[in-house]
Amino acid sequence: MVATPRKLQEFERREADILAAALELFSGDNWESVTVVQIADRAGIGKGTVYKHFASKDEIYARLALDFFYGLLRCCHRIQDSNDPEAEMRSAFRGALQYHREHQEYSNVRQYVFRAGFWERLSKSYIESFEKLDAEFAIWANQRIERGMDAGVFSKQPLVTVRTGLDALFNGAVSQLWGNRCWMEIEPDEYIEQVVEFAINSLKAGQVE
Amino acid sequence: MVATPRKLQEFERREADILAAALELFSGDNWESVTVVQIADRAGIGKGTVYKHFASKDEIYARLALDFFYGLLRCCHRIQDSNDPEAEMRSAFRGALQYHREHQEYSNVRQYVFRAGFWERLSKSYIESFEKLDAEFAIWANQRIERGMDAGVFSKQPLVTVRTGLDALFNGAVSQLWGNRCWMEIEPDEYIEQVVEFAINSLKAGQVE
DNA sequence: GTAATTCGTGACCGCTGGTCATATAATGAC
DNA sequence: GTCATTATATGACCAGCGGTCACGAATTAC
Repeated sequence: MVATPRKLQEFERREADILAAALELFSGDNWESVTVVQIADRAGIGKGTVYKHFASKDEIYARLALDFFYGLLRCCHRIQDSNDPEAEMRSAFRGALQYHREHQEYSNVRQYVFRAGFWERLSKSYIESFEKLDAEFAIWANQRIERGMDAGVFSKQPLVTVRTGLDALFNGAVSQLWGNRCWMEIEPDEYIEQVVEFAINSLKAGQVE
Repeated sequence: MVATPRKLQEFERREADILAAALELFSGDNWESVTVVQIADRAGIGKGTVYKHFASKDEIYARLALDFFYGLLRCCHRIQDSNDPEAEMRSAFRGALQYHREHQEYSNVRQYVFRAGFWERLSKSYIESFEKLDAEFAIWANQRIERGMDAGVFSKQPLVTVRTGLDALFNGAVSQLWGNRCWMEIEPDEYIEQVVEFAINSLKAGQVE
């Protein structure tokens, strides 16, 4: 028998309920000890039902992370093209960091999926989704950097140096923004500006002003 | 009754055995599912004995991480003072990254202790140890940067900008070097050079050569 | 030699993520 | 409207986890 719209609709609604419940619990204080039963209870369904939608607890995390990163990509694509590559880069870097700041509820999800061992356990289809995401982001980033170099605004450097550095800087900054070891006595907005400044400095290094 | 040297010696030897066993297991493939029983077995002792030395499994991780970071600090202090702040900074940044590369067996330990929630569970004395470590490292780093600025080799910038950026860059680079999502098609040694280059570029930005 | 004391031990506990036989309810042929 | 069919929800159940603790072996003190 083919699933009817009625049933399908309810099924999908449940999935959304599970994801919403999981995100709420994962963003709480004791997210490390969130159990499948808690997620099921909050979604108003039985524990077994969760496993009709996700093969494991990890897959719930993976799904939430995917949603988050696709949101980030959309956020990046929203940056307008202009004739000022530096301002564009500033805006993109700042925007991406702000996106993370505004969606702190995904902080623990991101940390969880970046743990070593997570990808080994993940099913192939999810891994492919993440790889596709990486590729799309790489295209977008490379274009921006190359345009800036061609315009003479950024110093000519091997693309790999710049991408490597920007990537490390960005990830480190996100960890700091979200990390629980916030030894830095600085406001998030101010922190983001500092990091953007640092990034642009490195992109322009060697240029005589 | 006071513990005799004989007993104390054996006790300490056991502690070393536990740490060595734990590090071996944590650096393996399925480190996420390492159990206390496995650690005890490999150390050749009973499970209960582990808890005579460490209040929890987390404390074993914390102890290993402390050892690792103190090694890093010693590694930094070994850098010779010279009249060339840029070469000094290059050497320090490169050395610290190489130290991580050479001690990949601590990769999972570092990832584990940087998880949100880890510090909340950790006992006060361990937290103090980590804070002391942070402070010592900050002193060392600030001195190097300020010396470079005073000598006119690095451009004058607020110390917070530089520290912020360098810190984020460094942590991001370590994650990349150790991360399991190694999408970057680049050799570690080459990667380190690129990151060092990126860091120095940002430190010198604005300087006319 | 023997009593006192320390320390290692593994059976045990509460709880977890994940499974599966069963109960339930929506569906469509008549 | 009725009822056989079938997709779906469920929670008792399982193996295994981190952590505890009463007990016994081994060492010390005298």
